[in-house]
Amino acid sequence: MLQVSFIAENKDVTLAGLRKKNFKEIALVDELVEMDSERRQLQHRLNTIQSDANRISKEVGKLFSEGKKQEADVLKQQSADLKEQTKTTQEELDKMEALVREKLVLLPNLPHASVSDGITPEENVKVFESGVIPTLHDKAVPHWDLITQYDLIDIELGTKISGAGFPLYKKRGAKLQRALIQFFLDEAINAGYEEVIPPYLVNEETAFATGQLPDKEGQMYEAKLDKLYLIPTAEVPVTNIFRDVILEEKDLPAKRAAYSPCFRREAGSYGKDVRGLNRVHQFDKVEIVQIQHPEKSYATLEEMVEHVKGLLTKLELPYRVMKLCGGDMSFASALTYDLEVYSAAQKRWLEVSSVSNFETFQSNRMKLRFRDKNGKIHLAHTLNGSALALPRIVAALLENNQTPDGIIIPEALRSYTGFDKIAVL
RNA sequence: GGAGAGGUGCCGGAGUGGUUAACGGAGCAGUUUGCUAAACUGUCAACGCAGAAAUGUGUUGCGGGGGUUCGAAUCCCCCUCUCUCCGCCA
Repeated sequence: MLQVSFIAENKDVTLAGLRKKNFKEIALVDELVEMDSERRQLQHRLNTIQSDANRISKEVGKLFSEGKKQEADVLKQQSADLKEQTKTTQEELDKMEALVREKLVLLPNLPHASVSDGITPEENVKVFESGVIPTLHDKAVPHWDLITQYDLIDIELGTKISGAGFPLYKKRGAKLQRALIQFFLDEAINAGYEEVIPPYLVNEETAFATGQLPDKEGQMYEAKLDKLYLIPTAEVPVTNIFRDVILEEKDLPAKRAAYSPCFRREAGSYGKDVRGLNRVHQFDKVEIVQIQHPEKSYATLEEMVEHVKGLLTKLELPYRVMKLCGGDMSFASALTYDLEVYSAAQKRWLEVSSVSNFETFQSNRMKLRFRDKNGKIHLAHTLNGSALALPRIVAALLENNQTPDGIIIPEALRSYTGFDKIAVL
């Protein structure tokens, strides 16, 4: 959520930013500034009335204790009148505050100055590429064939139990999941992140704070009876650890890592995108989150991208880093890097991680602040990244490492899997 | 799910209708100091108003929301969470 005071003082910057984000309802900006000024006037009026009412009430008390009942009764009437005014002014103020907020939450975050114009994913900018794209043997097949051939994942069985997009992992396929999760967590902990296991269902307030509501309401599964949402990413509960918290500056950055399953409705997806593990409703992910000082958050963003790059290098996967253009970034993000691995049998790049700086967009919603050396309070910056999401990593590992007599497990993972190759049993 | 007891600031904790959320402790900042300790002073937040700023000042907040009253932490209603006991249960 943007801050009205910022919008009012930096209207041109705001408008330019919103355009870059491909946001259409530009008129909201002027409306908001206008409404907020009205809000402040109402607040001022209310304060004045309340101040008078308080003063009179105190006098009434004093007069009563002195036994001057008649004088007190006169003042009582005055106070009662003011009370009536308080009520109506308070109602107006509440209405205006709600209206400001209602409009304000519709505005997406402003992009960082370095973010390029553009609307579609094709306009994202490649900033780094690493690794060798493997040459596969003649009989090489995509991962959806490999998972059946080696009996690793049963798509049909998952469909029977839940529906499309809920894979059932089996035997070495299941072990591989656990190995990857363990590997990612160990790497995160070694990088100074504190591990947490958060709740997987969250309430409305939590979903709102990180920006899932109201923007992505249809993307989350809901437990309607209890008004809870299944988390689409651990980002949601983990960042909310710090909701309504004032950190000390010395406690920054706060670093947390969490494994969690993620649940996404993925309404509107179809075709080759959903084949096999490319897009599923339930998947596993290790997420890293940092709360950082505004002056250091972009250095931290780079550090987080480096961390994810390190994971991909250790897994020996060819990958590239894309800096998203304004129009392709999420609602809440100020700058996002996507990391994509090359899936050799499908011959396409698959997004496996998204690392973002949200600046104060989330922290303003959740009142996540820090106190500086002078005791002043400021909004902190929030960042998060996948490190990593499993399904597409598995897809790429299987496809890229397939040989005529089995699938080779990368060196870094072998101590976790306990096997160095997946061969037909 | 049923019954009872509770929810006050960073923590402990007083406060059952009348200006100030007493008191104690922690942390932080400042003063003092050769250094440390001690002592002293200050220190909750949100939103207004004035000011270039430092700062000053007003309002609100005692789990959340309503109500009674000139005046509510205090009285009434609803909700919620925690604890204890019972029931059910991995």
